[in-house]
Amino acid sequence: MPTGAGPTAIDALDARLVDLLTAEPRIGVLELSRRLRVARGTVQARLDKLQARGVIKGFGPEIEPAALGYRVMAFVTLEIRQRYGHHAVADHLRDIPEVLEAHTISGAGDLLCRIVARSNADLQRVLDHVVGYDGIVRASTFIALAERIPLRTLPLVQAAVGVPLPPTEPPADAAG
Amino acid sequence: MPTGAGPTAIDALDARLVDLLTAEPRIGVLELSRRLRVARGTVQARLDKLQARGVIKGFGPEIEPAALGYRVMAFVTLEIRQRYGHHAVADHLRDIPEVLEAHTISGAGDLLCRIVARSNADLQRVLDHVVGYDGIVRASTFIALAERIPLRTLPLVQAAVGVPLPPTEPPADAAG
DNA sequence: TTCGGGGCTGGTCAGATTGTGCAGCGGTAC
DNA sequence: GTACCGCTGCACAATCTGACCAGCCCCGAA
Repeated sequence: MPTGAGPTAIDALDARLVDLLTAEPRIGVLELSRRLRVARGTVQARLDKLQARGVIKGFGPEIEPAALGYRVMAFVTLEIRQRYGHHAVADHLRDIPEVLEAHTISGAGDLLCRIVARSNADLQRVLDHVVGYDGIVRASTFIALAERIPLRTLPLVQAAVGVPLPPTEPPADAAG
Repeated sequence: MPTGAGPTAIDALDARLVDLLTAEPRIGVLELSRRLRVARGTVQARLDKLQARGVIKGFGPEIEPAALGYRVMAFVTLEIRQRYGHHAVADHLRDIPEVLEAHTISGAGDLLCRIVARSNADLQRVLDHVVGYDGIVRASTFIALAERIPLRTLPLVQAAVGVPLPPTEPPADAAG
């Protein structure tokens, strides 16, 4: 990188790389370099760095719960008994396969999680399972009726081009 | 598949395949077949079908917003003016790169979306942008303080092994 | 019981890709 | 001016891929 002033998150080439890779995930490094009009080594190096920096977490297969029969999705806010702590509750949630993710949040409710179920009836079963833990006081469920914007990050990637990284808590390396 | 009774979502081999692929995304079909102890053609066929059925949506690179400098994540519920309709609001949200996803939901609030920002101060900017649309009456923000369970689907995949697909709305094929 | 279909195996083939190493070039920092 | 870093273009051997094949086994149907 140029200087220690402040490494930018990503540059235009990185963005194009991610962009292309998102559009056609199965395309290889060689093809990538051809389309991007850069040397193959460059693509490989960029990719390695992107992964090393954690910008690209991985290339795991994206599973569609609906295709597995889990056609109902819902968001649930959980109010927990402070005594128990978020950690214990999270452990409980982790044991439920239908809980896809969970976050501690500010404001009303203490935990927000995303769950799926096979049907509305099945949702009840899942919810029973979720709240069937002493540390949880109350649960509010919001059923997802329609997916207006599917999970995406591409626009963000493009917006981040050239923008310097905030020096909040990068690994001890940008020091001297 | 056995009969027309009800195709199961996935079987054990499919699950192992997804499992292994998630653990090591860069591994090829050949290596996959070696580890799974099945013929290469089998792996290729399974993979093709999994993708054809939509179980595997793709292999796109997973981007970590935090690594791009977007260290703050929040969930926002939006109450919208019915006149405008969810569609129009969704269009508005789609134009904001920091909006990672959005769903129409039941219950209080009409839309739930996930947004990211560079900092708390930046979050304000993003929120201003989000609510800066006539169709939105009110927004309630929940900042994600900690990620207790990162987005996952593997447990779900394993739970779905052998379970028959509900005949809700599959393509006209299970008829006879 | 026999037939038909589907899935899996194990093998082959040519073609393409990958990982790796190299030297040269140009821009920037010191 | 010198050193460092990133990109280019090229080469090589090794590997993997997509495609195809015949054979075997199991299950459901007739």
